[in-house]
Amino acid sequence: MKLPDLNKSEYEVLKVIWKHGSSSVREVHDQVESSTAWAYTTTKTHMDRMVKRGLLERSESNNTFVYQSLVSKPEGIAKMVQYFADRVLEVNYTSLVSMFSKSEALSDEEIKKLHAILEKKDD
Amino acid sequence: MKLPDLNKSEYEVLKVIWKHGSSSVREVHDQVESSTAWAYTTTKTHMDRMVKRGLLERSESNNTFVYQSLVSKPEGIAKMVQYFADRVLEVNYTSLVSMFSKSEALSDEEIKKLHAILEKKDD
DNA sequence: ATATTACTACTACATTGTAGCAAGGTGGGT
DNA sequence: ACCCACCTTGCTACAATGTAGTAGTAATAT
Repeated sequence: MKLPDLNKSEYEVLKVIWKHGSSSVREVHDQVESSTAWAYTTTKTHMDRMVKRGLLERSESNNTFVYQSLVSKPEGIAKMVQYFADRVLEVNYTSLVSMFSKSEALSDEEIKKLHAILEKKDD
Repeated sequence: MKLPDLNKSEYEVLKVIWKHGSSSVREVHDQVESSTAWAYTTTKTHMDRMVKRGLLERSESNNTFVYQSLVSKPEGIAKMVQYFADRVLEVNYTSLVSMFSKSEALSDEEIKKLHAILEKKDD
C-alpha cells in the first residue's frame, strides 16, 4: 500500500495497535474509549473497515480475532505530518519532524524512518 | 460558534477566504483547484454546506454571491493545532505554536490570539 | 435577439462516523 | 453435562462528508 491517508478514527485505532501490538477489538476499545467515547460496536466497525482497506490484518488467536497493523507508525503518520507542515504550519517538514525528538511519540529510529519517507516524498 | 472542528475541505476553503477576504465560489475554486483538484461544483457544495454549518456567511454583491468567513484564522486552526500537538506530536501546544513564528502562515497578532485561545482551552 | 457562458439549486452516490440488534460461541455455576 | 449470561461477531442503518452531474436561470457577446 502507498502511504495511507489516515482519517482520525483510523489513526486512533492504529495508535493503540502500534503501542500494544496485535489486539482484539476489546483491547483496542478499552484504550480508545477515553479519548473517543465510541461505543464498542463503533470501534469494531472501524477495525473491520480497516481490514478491508488494507490497514489491518485479522487473524484468529485462541477463539478471538486479533488485528495487527500493516503499516508502521512512521508510514502511518507521514501524510499527516506532511499535511500539517505544508498546509497549516507552512514550514518545511524537517523542522516539524525534529520536534518529535522532544516527545515520546516516536523512537529515534522511527524519526529517522519518518525522515526518510518524507524525503522521498514517496506518496 | 464554539471553536470549529474543521475538516480538510472546510479548511481548504477557509484558507482562501482568510487570505483574500470575501470571495465568490469562482474565486475560491480557482485557488483551491491546484491543491485539491475539485470540480467547480464540489467547491460550491462545500461552501454552501459551510454556510449552513455557520462557518461562512453569504451575501450578494453585484449579481454574484460572495462568501465571507465567520471564524478567524486563529479560531479556525486552534483545534487542528491542539489535536496535532496532543495526539500526533505529543508535546505541549506551546512548542508547536511557537513554530508559527518561523513561517508566514500567521501574523504575530494571530499567533498571540492562537495562544490565548488554546490557553483557555476554550473549546 | 440569440447563442454561449457562468452561476445557482437540486440531486445523487460513495465513504466515513456512529451505533443498534440478533445470532452464535463459551465459561461458570450447579 | 447443561443452561444462562455475557462476549464477540455479522449485518444493518442512518447521518455527515466527499465528490460531482444536471437543469434552469441570468449575464454577456455579437
